[in-house]
Amino acid sequence: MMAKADLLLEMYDTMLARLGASGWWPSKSPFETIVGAVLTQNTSWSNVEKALAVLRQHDLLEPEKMEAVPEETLAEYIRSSGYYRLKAARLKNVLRFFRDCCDFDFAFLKDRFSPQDLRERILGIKGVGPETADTILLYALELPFFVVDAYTFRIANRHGLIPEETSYDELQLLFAENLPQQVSLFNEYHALFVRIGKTFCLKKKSLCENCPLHDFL
DNA sequence: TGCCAGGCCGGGT
DNA sequence: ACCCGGCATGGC
Repeated sequence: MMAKADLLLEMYDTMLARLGASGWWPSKSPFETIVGAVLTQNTSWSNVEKALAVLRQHDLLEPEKMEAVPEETLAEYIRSSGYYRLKAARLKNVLRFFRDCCDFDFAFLKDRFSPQDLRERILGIKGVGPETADTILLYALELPFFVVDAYTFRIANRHGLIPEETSYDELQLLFAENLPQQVSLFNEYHALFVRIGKTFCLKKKSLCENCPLHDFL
């Protein structure tokens, strides 16, 4: 049996060869990445894009400006992304956190806190769980935290890497322990998993035969 | 039409 | 420590 590190790198190479580089996260600024991370919770990206477009029309993709908008108004703007009242409250929580700890100076955060400390603090925001936190850390703050999502779990499970009952932290540890700790690698790896998942594993059922990862089964 | 999408929280066992 | 209902829109 192949070492896990070799298997993970080979899966990566296979996906990259088939799909090409992703250029993620699809946003123009760290703050927009953070907003997108919250809005895409259990929601298709196409619905999130509509909400981001409305926010952009109202010039709210800057933290100081979004901060000034009432929560109910914000909720209406992001309606298309679903769970919109909930997510408006979550965005307000996120804004309050970053206002309080760095006045929206995201670069300053990395000097002030260790990576693990920062992760714990972000996880303390109500409405931000492990996936959203790691998305913020990796794609907005450029720290090497591997993002685990539903696709990551399904793919890893069906390729015999992990049992059903594996937790988020355990699966994240699998990648952390078996890959070089590079932001660029973690970035592209997660992006490829999502794109593979969308394209080839559309339903929860099984991987289709055209999936580039099929040979790893 | 019903199921699904790049989760998370709070209450109940 | 799990398990589950709630949260909501838009696409296929």
